[in-house]
Amino acid sequence: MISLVSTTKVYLEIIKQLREMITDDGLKPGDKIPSERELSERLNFGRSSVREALRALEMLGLIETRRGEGTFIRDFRDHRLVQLLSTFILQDEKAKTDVFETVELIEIDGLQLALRKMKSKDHEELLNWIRTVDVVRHSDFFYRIIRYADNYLLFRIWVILKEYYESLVPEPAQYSREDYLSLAEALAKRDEAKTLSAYRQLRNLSFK
Amino acid sequence: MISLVSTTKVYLEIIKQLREMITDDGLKPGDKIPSERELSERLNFGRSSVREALRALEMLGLIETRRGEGTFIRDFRDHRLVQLLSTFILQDEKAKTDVFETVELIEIDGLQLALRKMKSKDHEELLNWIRTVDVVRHSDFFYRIIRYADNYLLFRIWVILKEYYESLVPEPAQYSREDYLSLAEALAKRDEAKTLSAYRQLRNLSFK
DNA sequence: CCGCAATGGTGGTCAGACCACACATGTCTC
DNA sequence: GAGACATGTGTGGTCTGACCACCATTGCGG
Repeated sequence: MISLVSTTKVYLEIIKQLREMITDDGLKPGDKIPSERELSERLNFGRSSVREALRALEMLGLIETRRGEGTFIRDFRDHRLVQLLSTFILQDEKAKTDVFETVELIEIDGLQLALRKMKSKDHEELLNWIRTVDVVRHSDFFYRIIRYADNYLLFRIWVILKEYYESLVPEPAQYSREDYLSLAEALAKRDEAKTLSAYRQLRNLSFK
Repeated sequence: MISLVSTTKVYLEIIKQLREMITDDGLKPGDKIPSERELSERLNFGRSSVREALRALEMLGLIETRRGEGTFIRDFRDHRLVQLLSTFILQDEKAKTDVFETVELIEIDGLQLALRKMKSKDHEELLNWIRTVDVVRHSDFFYRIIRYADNYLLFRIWVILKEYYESLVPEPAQYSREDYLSLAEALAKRDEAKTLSAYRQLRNLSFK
């Protein structure tokens, strides 16, 4: 007897077809996708299976459902993903040190990229921001840095790790305006050694 | 009239209670959680709602369901992280260059950590492996490096990026045994500059 | 023209049914 | 007695149909 049952779970199959449907129809963030009942009919799966697929996508922040209106594609560039995870991960002590360590590595990576990619206009902008802003928040600073680094993937990774990080420490990191200023100046000079040492001073890193 | 309907969606409420249940009972990765039917009864929600909650958690990689057996807590350190995000992002040409760039950064990060953390025993083992193995596959080599770096989170990120990387290039990266050997030797000498230059030569990187 | 009730479409939830699978148990055969 | 087989039970997997809650639109009456 021929197996009519695909080995993959139905809800994953639905997600797959839904994705094809989205690309085929050229749907973009904000657009509405077909209703649950219509998907159920078009794809030949039960509505409950369709809903399971939608819940999975919703949890990932890829879609948004509004009762009485419909289901919409979200701008997945700002999905959360980790908020949930962080509450789970807290227990493992080793995981924490991994998070700290990795955040610092990624930030250094961002600095390295920024070092190569920042234009003088960017440097002016950054310095100006540091000088005029009320208080230099660490996450705001690196938000800018990694933007300048012009690598969206690295940016995403950093944001995710940052969320972990902030869920692990009681209060957000806070260093002095002077530290950020010297960091930004080292960047403007395109001086790698100075940049790294400025970062280390900021973080009070002991290693090399 | 008193609103009996919680404003939050039921499946989120179920996730919340499930989480409490897990911490209260001290369940750990690998442990089995109550069956769908039991959860449905204990929490007073329909089974389909329970299933929607489980699908959401499964999509995040927090649980694993096995037909006929039950639902189990996963080692959340294996969670997807960037996985889904990138499958959507891949279409973008800019995203590809981001992947390449980021993989290289992460590999350098791994090297830096390994530089600080590897024991002499590790160095022996690595050198021996390079000398005796049939062919030095790039992913195998860095698999080891990032293991030595002893940062599970970084390791997970690397594995994910590597998968994308390999899905973007026709054939896996392949460099000469000598290149890996000089890289390993530089590591053994704990010489940072030599290590980085060896990596750059391997990758034929133009930048500093 | 405005305001409002009716209507239809949408997601949200539930109950029940049946299937597919894994495992433990019991039973039969040799 | 030991091994092979059958069976039962519990589990996740899926579908159906029903009903509720909410939203937007329509169209009617003022």
